[in-house]
Amino acid sequence: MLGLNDRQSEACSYTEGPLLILAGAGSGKTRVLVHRIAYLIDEKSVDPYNILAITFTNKAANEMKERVEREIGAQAEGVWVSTFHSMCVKILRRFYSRIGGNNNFTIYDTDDQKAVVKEVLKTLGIDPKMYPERACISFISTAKEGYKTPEDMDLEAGSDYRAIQMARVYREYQKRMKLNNALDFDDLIFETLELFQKDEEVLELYQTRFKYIMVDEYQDTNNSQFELVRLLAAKWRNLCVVGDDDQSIYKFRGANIYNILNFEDEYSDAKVVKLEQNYRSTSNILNAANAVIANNEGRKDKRLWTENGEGSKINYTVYETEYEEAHGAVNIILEKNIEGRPYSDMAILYRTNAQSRAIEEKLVYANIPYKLVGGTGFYNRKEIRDIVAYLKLLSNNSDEVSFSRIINVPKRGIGQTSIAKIRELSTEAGVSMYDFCKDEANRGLLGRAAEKIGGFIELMKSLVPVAESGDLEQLYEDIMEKTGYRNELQIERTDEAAARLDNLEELKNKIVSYMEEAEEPTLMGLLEDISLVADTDDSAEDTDNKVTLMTLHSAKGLEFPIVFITGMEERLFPSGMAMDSDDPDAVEEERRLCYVGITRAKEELYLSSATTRMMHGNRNYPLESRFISEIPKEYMTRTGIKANVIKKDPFAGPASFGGTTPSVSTPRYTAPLPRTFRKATSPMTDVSSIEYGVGDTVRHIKFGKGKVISMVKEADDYEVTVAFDTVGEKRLFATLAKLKKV
DNA sequence: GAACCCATCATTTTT
DNA sequence: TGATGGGTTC
Repeated sequence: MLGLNDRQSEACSYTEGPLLILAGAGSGKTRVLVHRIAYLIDEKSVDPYNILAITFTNKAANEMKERVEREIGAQAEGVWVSTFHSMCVKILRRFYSRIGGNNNFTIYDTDDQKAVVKEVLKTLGIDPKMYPERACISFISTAKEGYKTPEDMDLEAGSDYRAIQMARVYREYQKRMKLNNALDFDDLIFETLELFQKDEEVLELYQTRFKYIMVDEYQDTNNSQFELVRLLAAKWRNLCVVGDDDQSIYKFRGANIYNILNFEDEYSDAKVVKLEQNYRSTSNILNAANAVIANNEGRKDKRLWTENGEGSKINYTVYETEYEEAHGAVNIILEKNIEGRPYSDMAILYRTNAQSRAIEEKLVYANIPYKLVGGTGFYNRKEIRDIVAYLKLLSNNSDEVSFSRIINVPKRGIGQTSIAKIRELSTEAGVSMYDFCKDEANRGLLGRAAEKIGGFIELMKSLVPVAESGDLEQLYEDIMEKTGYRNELQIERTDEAAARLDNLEELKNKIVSYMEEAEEPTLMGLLEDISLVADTDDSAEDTDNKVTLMTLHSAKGLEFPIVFITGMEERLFPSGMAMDSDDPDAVEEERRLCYVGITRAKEELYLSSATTRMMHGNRNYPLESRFISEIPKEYMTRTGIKANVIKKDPFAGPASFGGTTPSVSTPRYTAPLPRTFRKATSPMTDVSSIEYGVGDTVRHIKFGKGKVISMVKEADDYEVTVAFDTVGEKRLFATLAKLKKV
């Protein structure tokens, strides 16, 4: 086959029956997948409609789509190329109702999940200190990744009290999700699996359709995804999985490396093709990577080789501190840039996000533009989440997380108490919070807040026709205007408010471009895009002349001519957590991460460590990483402690490199903003109406009944000390505590 | 309702 | 060190 090596050709043309392609780093994996699809269509006359290609990320899916299209033109449209999650959404939107679901579900992300878990813990009376939300979410996620129901988890728990409690949380969580008509990311896979298990007709439909199935990054699949693929492929058994066990670095996310290691057991007639020729790196780099990964046990036997030249040796430098280390990298970057290397040829990788700080500081100081990958995404900004919550509530009235989020945003004088009451009463009535509030008679039960809630309902009602019209840009504008959200930010006149407005403008841009690009734009579709297609780095930014900073995890799948891996220290890399783990595979996974890091480099690789580093506010004196000692001397030069003084940037000022002005780059969405709005303080309420005195028994909304011990006059308030029956003595302020005489 | 204070806690992350 | 969340104080 044209332009392919023998192994690659073989992988493309072996189309019938199960096939495992073990694709080493830089071995042209995507190329093979793309050619394989083209081969099926052009040579084997397979209808594109019968081909399914599954990836993990949207980026990978888009790249594959584009390349297939370039190869075979318009026919490519028929091929279903999608991420696991988008594929499942598509299926569930069509058939979820057949197993009692609602096709109109909303997708919840981790933050939404957190809100749900919070409520769950409250209703179950479980102490979040003992069972932190994070832990609960991760428990639930692990269960679903293993295709286990709350009942399964309860059985599995045996007499383990903690596990029993967790299973309870899981059960209640699922109940709430159902009430909210929401599915989390894991549910998307889980429920599709349920659908296939329970509805043979639907399964049969997809099985029949997908005669040829390809799964990328197979080493990252979890058990549910494995099962999903197994079911889909069961009819024709033309399943081609591509992956590299040596690049399995997502165990913490449920990935099961045995899915790829045991593929041949599951499919005994599987053909295995190994792609071992590397087209990316110099042999020094490749040999070093091979040497490191060879220390792992239980991996598929393979060894990457290359026809590329030896290249320069890997450079390992020990610095005194993390700042020296950053200096060192920055100096090299400056030198390389002067030699003519664009900044975009260089990347600095690290194990933990916290390490970026020192590096960023030095880059800023040296006036080097950089791009920080990862961190808090666009859709996690408070203002974005607020507006999106309006959209979500309009799309799904049952979404109580969104309802609770925005009922008092911007401020409408509807407090926690009212919200809690709505939640309670609506649950009793068996309707959603929003539907409950829609009924004027119901609002009457809510006392003082009734009118304000009525206002909110009227507001939402006025948005419904706009939402139904399908003009999402108008809908966005109406939300911004009618809620007063824009106005609130505008009158604030702070930099922070301006940044928020900028971000909202960016959201509008996303909405507009969605309207333009989507085949059939709908509100639901937009929300899907927002949830499923995390803000991928804009292409404009990619091409900019900037140094890339990111974690080793984020670097998977990428390549750069010059790579820096910083923090080569025990307990940092490998991480302390991995080292302390009972699971011997934990350190092996770190080693795989190291392998991934090394193999990102095409021409030059710089490793570094510091003899002392601040971690969690403590000064540590870490040992050099074991991975350093695993690299044979012949491929690496070692430099001892070297004090680094940052060189003066000869181009500081208006001068420029290669046509572009080096400007200090900050991440697009700038520094973290406080989560709350600043606003004028509220006016004091009337004190004269206090109806109780010392010795009286009073009731507090939260603390219950208690006896007034003392009342001290303050400026324009009383400080009341109350001995409560349950929580003991509390000092409260009369205007705020709203104590009621009993 | 919101500013502030203190305790706590801390990989990796896409969907 | 630093971000974050809950509780306290007006």
